[in-house]
Amino acid sequence: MGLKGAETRVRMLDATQTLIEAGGYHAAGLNQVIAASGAPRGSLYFHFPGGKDQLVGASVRRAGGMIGEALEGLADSSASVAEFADAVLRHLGDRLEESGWRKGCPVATVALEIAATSDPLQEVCSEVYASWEDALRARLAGRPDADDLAVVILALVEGALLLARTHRSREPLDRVARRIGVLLG
Amino acid sequence: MGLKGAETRVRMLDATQTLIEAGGYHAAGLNQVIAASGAPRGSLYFHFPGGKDQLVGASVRRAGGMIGEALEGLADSSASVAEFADAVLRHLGDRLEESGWRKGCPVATVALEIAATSDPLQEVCSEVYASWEDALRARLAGRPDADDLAVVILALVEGALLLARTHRSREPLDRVARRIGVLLG
DNA sequence: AAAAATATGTAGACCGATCTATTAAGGATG
DNA sequence: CATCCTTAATAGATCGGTCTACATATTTTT
Repeated sequence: MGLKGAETRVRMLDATQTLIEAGGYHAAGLNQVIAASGAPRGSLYFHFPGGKDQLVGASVRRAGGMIGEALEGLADSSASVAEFADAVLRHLGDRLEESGWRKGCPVATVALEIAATSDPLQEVCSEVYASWEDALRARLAGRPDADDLAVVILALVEGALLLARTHRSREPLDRVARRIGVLLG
Repeated sequence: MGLKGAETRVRMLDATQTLIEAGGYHAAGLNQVIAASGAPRGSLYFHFPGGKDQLVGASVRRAGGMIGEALEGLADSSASVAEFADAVLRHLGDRLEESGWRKGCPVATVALEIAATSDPLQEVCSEVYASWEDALRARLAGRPDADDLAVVILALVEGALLLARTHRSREPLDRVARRIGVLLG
């Protein structure tokens, strides 16, 4: 893959990512992806011969990886698990509010939309969540209830993000941040 | 409104509700609503002159009310808050699994899809969530942290539902049920 | 009580817009 | 030359929405 090809590919993934995060699978119309990335229609099918599902799948996977890396970064700069959880919630809250309540979880919307229809995409979403669970579990190593806690923390964060986005307020994130310490003992 | 009119109206709402829950706003195509409800196109715009948004709005509101009632019922037959939370999670897990991982939360998908685009629908979703928070808060009356806890519990349940639906497993719901007692003291 | 008038729904053809996907050809680059 | 990539026209399906004609109740009028 040449330089130019790689660049347009990335531009397409970026555009798709933004559109998906704001409104899910159906909001990421190929026309809009093309318009936002500046590339013509045919190029899309050159880079993603599998069509829209391949594009969305790659996009969700990439977004998942990015968030995962951010998670690791926050974890490394936190002294305790409670501090880490607090940093995550604050980070996600900033991101959400700064984007005008557009950028929540890049996986959730697609996951809920296609859970009943597209098996390949469902699997991608499942894998991304599993990778985040793994990252959390690693940070909880040593605790006897690490397996449960990792899932509970992820559920709490995802739920708070959903509520915050729906209410257009970071209040749910703040409330969760205030109470999550209880869970961690 | 005559009897027959009310019946088709309900059939349309039922069809919309099912489609929305399985795949959100865009999955509830008017053609499918028409096909599933057996009513012709014209009837839809007679009962919902506001078009799709009005139909979806009414559907989400109705679904929210139904879940709210189920919540009250479970609350009344539970001795403690912890027992109540457990019953809710088990009830939602049954519902989700029995439906072939189709019936999760009837609000979440729409909320995430249109949060950035449709103000009226966003408001409907926000109101439904607020009503559930109220119901939970009423059950927590007396506790000093009731306001926080209601939101935290709702976030936990919504997040667990999202993960369960994505993984096609009730494991996340079970894990949350196992740990939610810690939150409640 | 019969007939006329009005509301209440039903029915489906039709419209323009938009969607994903395909195609065939040409330009750039090694 | 050959491979990588771009370009744009186009196809065919589906989308939400509008329209007019028709049937069925419900009232009003006589």
